[in-house]
Amino acid sequence: MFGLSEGYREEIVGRVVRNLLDVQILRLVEVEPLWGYRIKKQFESDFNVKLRHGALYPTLNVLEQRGFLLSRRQQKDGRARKVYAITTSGREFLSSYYGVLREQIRC
Amino acid sequence: MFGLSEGYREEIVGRVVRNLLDVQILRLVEVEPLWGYRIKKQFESDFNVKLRHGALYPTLNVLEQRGFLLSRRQQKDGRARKVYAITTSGREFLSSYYGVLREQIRC
DNA sequence: CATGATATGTCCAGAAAAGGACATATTGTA
DNA sequence: TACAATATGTCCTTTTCTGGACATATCATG
Repeated sequence: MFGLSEGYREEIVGRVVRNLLDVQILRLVEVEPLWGYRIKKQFESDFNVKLRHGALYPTLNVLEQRGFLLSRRQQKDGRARKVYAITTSGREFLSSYYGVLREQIRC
Repeated sequence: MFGLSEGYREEIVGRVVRNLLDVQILRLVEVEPLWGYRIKKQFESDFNVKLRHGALYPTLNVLEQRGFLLSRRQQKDGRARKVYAITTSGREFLSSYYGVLREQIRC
């Protein structure tokens, strides 16, 4: 699946997604509006890293408080969801993140 | 110095270099063999982030224990330096890191 | 000869983060 | 009707990390 030099990949992915959890959440929500439970599931399938909901929900609140996400309550099949969408500030924050990454790999 | 979308740059740089301190050290030593004090100085000029030597030296030891760096004692003008050079494993680790970054920005 | 720069190292208290439990409610399935 | 999945939230203990101090030694400059 990965080349010879990719032996440390899992460790690095784990560290990046854990330390930059808020950024990774923004990256997912940037594609389409999502709610906590979907984010958790997608996180685990995308990165193969367990995401505690005890860490996720407080982080979502912080992202909304910072103005990077905006939530609206949604009723779907009797389920009360809190759907988050990215804001302009959120996109700017991601833009800064991608800028730093580009400097790191210089491409 | 930076565009409109770069307002969050400093925060992100700070978080990346602090959380991936070992990786950033490897990136510097990859270019040329360096000793602790030079790494500290270069760090501060490159990233504009203060690097405590109380954090640096233990990290260098861990990197050597993991086989990513190799040190040799050097005497230069009566100064006892511990010069670190990157190993093949160290380069492979960096390779994995750059791979993860490329996936993040998908380029 | 004192002060700042170079150079490397340890240690500890307080702060932050992680892991996991506690808590609740609905829906679908066996 | 019990159990798994969906869905969101809090709380507490343990572990990890951060900032800063303690410690030592040489060299250059005023």
